[in-house]
Amino acid sequence: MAYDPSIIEPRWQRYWDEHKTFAASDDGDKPKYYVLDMFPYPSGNGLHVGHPEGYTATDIMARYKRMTGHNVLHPMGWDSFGLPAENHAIKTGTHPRETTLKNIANFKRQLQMLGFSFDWDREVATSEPDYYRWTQWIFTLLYQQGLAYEGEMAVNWCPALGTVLANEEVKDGLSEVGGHPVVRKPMKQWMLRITAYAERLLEDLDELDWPEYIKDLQRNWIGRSEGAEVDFPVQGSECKLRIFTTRPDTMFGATYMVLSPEHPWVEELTTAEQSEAVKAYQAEAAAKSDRDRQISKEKTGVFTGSYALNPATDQAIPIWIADYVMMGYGTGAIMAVPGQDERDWEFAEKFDLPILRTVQPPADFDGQAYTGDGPAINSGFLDGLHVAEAKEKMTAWLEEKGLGTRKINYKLRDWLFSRQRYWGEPFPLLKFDDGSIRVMEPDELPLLLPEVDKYEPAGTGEGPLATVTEWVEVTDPVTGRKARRETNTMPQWAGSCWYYLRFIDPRNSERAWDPEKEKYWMPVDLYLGGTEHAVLHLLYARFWHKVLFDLGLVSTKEPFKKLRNQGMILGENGEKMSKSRGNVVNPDDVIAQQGADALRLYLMFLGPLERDKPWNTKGIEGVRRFLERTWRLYCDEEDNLSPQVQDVEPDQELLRLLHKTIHAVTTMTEDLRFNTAISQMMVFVNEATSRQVRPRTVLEPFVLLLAPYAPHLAEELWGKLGHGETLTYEPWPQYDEQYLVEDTVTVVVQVNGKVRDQLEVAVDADPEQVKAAALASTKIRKWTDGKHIVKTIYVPGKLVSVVVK
RNA sequence: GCCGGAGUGGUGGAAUUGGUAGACGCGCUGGACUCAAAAUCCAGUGUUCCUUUGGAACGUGUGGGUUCAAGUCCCACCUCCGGCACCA
Repeated sequence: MAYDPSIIEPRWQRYWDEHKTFAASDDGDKPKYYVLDMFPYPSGNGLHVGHPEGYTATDIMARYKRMTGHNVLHPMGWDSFGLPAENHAIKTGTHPRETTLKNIANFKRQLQMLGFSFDWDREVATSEPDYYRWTQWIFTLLYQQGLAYEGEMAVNWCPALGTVLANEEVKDGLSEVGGHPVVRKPMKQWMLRITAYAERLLEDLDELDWPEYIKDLQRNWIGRSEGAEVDFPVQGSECKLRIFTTRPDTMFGATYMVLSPEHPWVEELTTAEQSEAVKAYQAEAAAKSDRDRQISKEKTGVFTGSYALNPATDQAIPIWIADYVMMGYGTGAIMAVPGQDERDWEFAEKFDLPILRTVQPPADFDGQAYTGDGPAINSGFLDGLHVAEAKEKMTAWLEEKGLGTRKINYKLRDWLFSRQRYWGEPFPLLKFDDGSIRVMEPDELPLLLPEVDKYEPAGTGEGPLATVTEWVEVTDPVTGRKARRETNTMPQWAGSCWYYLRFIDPRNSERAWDPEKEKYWMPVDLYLGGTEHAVLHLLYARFWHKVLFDLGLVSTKEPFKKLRNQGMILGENGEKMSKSRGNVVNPDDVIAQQGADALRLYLMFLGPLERDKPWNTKGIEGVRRFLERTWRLYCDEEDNLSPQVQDVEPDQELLRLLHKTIHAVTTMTEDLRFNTAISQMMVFVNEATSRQVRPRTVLEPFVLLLAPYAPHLAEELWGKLGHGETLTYEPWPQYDEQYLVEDTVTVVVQVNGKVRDQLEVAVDADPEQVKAAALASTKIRKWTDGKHIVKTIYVPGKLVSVVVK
């Protein structure tokens, strides 16, 4: 016999399960540690080997922290509302809940096979009424705060999916899911006022221990810019056209204005002669999909026939409409400054509009619009000032004259929060005939999803719920008035906005979570997941959390203190794993062949956690060999503790190696550098294996080091060493500094930067003596003889560098 | 175009304060064990060159620079990946 994971792994999994080894207690005097994975959508395909990468990393942390005396919360659940189950329902008529529960069972089975130390008593699924009842409750809070509103606006409509999408769900004018074209369509939809939190969402990023690039993505997405809003009087009218600009200093160069084709004043400003052209242009712009709009950057536009007065120059300037100005940003209108703006230059050239430079470009500048710094010219009282001062002076002037104000704008838009779907949270509200709305009280929740006959969208831009008349048209039991329910449902992101709070108190039927427990467990100490959620889930969740914070319902400003992203596991050919490429590796197969410990260890050994890494079947065999070698280090042929394991004093060298290994594994585990921690353990096992006698005092601590990484094997060996219980709560081994410093070190000797010799010296040797010894070496003499020694440098314990001429 | 990140042997990757580049694993080569194979163990393995024990030169995407010393710092550039993209 030998190491056989197929026997020991299920055995320990059963043990952990039966003993509830990983159940987290909500009290106690231990410091807490909350380590969380981004919970998965339970798809019908089951796990692929990419999933367990992140889960293994968090599991190592969870197990490590338990051994360092922490009370660890390590939960798992299901983001179980979502499109695939609904699409399956449309095709087969199977209720999405049925599909979802089946998939959850499969996911859970696979996760349990990997030996993850989740506290399964805290499992939640966002699609269960016990859970979404509270999602609905949070929505009512948002509504009461004025942060949820129904608005008629041009939304991202995806005809293929039959639903609207949030800005965050649209990439390059195509739906992120499925890659279908998206068009702008005016519709009445529920929106969440995330923009009210733009500044705080931006500001509070600074204090988070998150990867810098994720913070940058969010900063870009929020897109803060400082500038001014200025009113331009329209000639022959009382109207004042408000524009936003980040360059008030260039106002003397504003030679025309542009409105977005969707701007509400277009009709009013259009003269009779221009009416036809303007209408045609508006129709054309409306028909374009977002993708078309992005592909052709060729400037188009039409003159409205009206003029505005430039407040700086008092000159009349023409008002145009063009689709390079977006209705959704700023005021949907701009002052065009072709001299200092590339887009405006391009437009001005094409339509033969005047161009005036108001910033002096450098002498060697041969471009068109000049966007850099320089002294103001042609700008009246600003002349000679550089951009920053000119901006300041102009803004002050505008404010003084009552023509404009300082203004900060954000690219971030309000969050489109409704979907024309069945499989999502129903909105907990009633709409009365007079247009008023009543959100439901907590004791009326959950508002259950009704059963439907068909899961297809109604086709009219309404969701499937619209067809369930008896559910939609009700009499409000509270007021007795006739009312209609909202037929849209919430997007998938709703449930994941607060699940980390429910894990704290998952079975509470009185409230969403207990405030005391929340104070104890929050914030999440380590949050791990894929980069794909950088601006969606992570921004939405931060938003909800801040609202809950303002309501005094949570105790921290931010939910996730430390965030890390795992990379992708690529196929063996280096391409993204997918069915169509035929390079998918199924964890079930890998576990059957190599065991869960080998899979876990291999996923971690492959390379740095955050990088993309290709799968290699030979590679996992190497890790498996390491586990077998470890087994043989402890066990004899009969699988008993090897007689070579003895109660003897270890030699100094082995003791040093042990402490070096404890040190390395400890610091590398803390830093999530699991690949190098594993290679240090390999070094240890290789060296220890070469010993005929294996001191128990060295082998025991090593099992504990291995435990977070290969928990089944470690538990088994721990038992063989004579311990009766799980090692889950054994104290983590401590290293002793005295074994980390060597008595003697190898010092290299360089001559002009090239290594020429090596020297064994005492660690605390006198620098002058080391230098002298280096210079005396025959190998060194060969390079220095006949040369002038300019200087000799000694870096203690590292090297001697001799400089000769 | 703008903002990030990366580029190291045949290969995945080490080297986290500038100090022996290539730890550990895979692959490959040779050997031991075996009737044989598998498994396991041992040795070797950056490239080129020299007559060997042993040396030498070159070598971390490219070209410069700083330094006694550069994968690491500075300047310019190339390639790949991710994000944003007419955001005024």
